[in-house]
Amino acid sequence: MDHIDYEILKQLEQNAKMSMKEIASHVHLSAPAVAERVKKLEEQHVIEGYHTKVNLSKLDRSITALILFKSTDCKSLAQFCHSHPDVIECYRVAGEISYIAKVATKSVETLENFIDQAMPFGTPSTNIVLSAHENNLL
Amino acid sequence: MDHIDYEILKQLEQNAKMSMKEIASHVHLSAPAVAERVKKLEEQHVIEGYHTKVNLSKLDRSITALILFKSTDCKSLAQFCHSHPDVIECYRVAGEISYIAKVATKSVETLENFIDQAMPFGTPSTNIVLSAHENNLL
DNA sequence: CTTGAAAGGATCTAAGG
DNA sequence: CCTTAGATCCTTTCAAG
Repeated sequence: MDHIDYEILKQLEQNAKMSMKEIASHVHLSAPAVAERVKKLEEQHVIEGYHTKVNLSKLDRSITALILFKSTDCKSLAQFCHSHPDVIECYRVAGEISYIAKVATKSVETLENFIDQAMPFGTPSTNIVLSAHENNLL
Repeated sequence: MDHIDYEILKQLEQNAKMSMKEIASHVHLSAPAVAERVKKLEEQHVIEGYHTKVNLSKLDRSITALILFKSTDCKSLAQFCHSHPDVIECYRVAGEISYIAKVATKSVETLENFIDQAMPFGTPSTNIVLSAHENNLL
C-alpha cells in the first residue's frame, strides 16, 4: 500500500469502470502493472467490491429517514431491520442511541408503517433526510 | 423501467463490473439489448455511478461514528463537514436532531479532535458504530 | 518494473426482422 | 425493441529486458 495504490483506489472509488489503461496514465505506470496492483488490492480485501449507485427516487423511494432507536433488544431489532425491504443500512452503535436504521421508502404512509412495525423493538426517534452529502475517501 | 430493467439494476448493484453478456443471460436478452437499456438508465440518471467500495480499516480508519448534532447553524456545520477529511457522509435532517455526520477516523484521539473542532457548530452526541449492515435495494 | 505481442473477451456498430 | 454478425477495443498473459 504505497501512494500509487492510493491513487489507483482514488480513481476506482469514483469510477469503478475505469480501464487499466486509463488508470495507468494517471499513475504513470503500464496497464499490466496497474492490473497486478488492483488484483492484489482485491486479494487483500482492500477493495471490497464494485457497486452501482441507483437513484432511490427513480425507484419510487423518495423519502429517506434516519431512525434512532433506544432499545434493550438490539438483536431482535437488527433481525427486523435486516429483513425489512425499506431499510437500506443499519448500525449497532454505542452512545446515547443503541441502534440506527437508514430507511428509504415511498411515502410518509409507508414510513409510518415502518415505524409502527419497529416500535415493539425499541423507542424510535425519526429524522427525515432533507439533503445528503458524500465525501470521497481518498 | 420495466421488470427487466429492475433485474439489470439488481445485478449491477451487486457487481458493477458484470459484463453485458452475463447480465444478458440473466434476463434472457442479447448483450447489445442489455447495453442499450443500461445506456438509457444512465441517461435517465437511474444509474448515478459505478463505485468501488474500499475497506476503511485497511486505510487506517478503523473507527466509525455517527455523530448527531443539535445545531442552530446547519449551514456552517455542513460547510465544516463537507470539507473535513474524516467525514464520509452527512445529512441535514428534520426531527429531534438537525444534522448527522458519519465519520471514519483512525483512533479515539482523532475522533476527539473531530468532536472538538465540530463543537462550535452545534451540540454533538457521538455514537460509535459497533457493527453495520447494508441491505440490497433490489 | 518495462515493452511488445498474442489470445480471449467485451463492447460497439450496423443491418435487418 | 429486438437479434445476429463483424469490427474494434480492452484485458490478460506471456515473453524478454
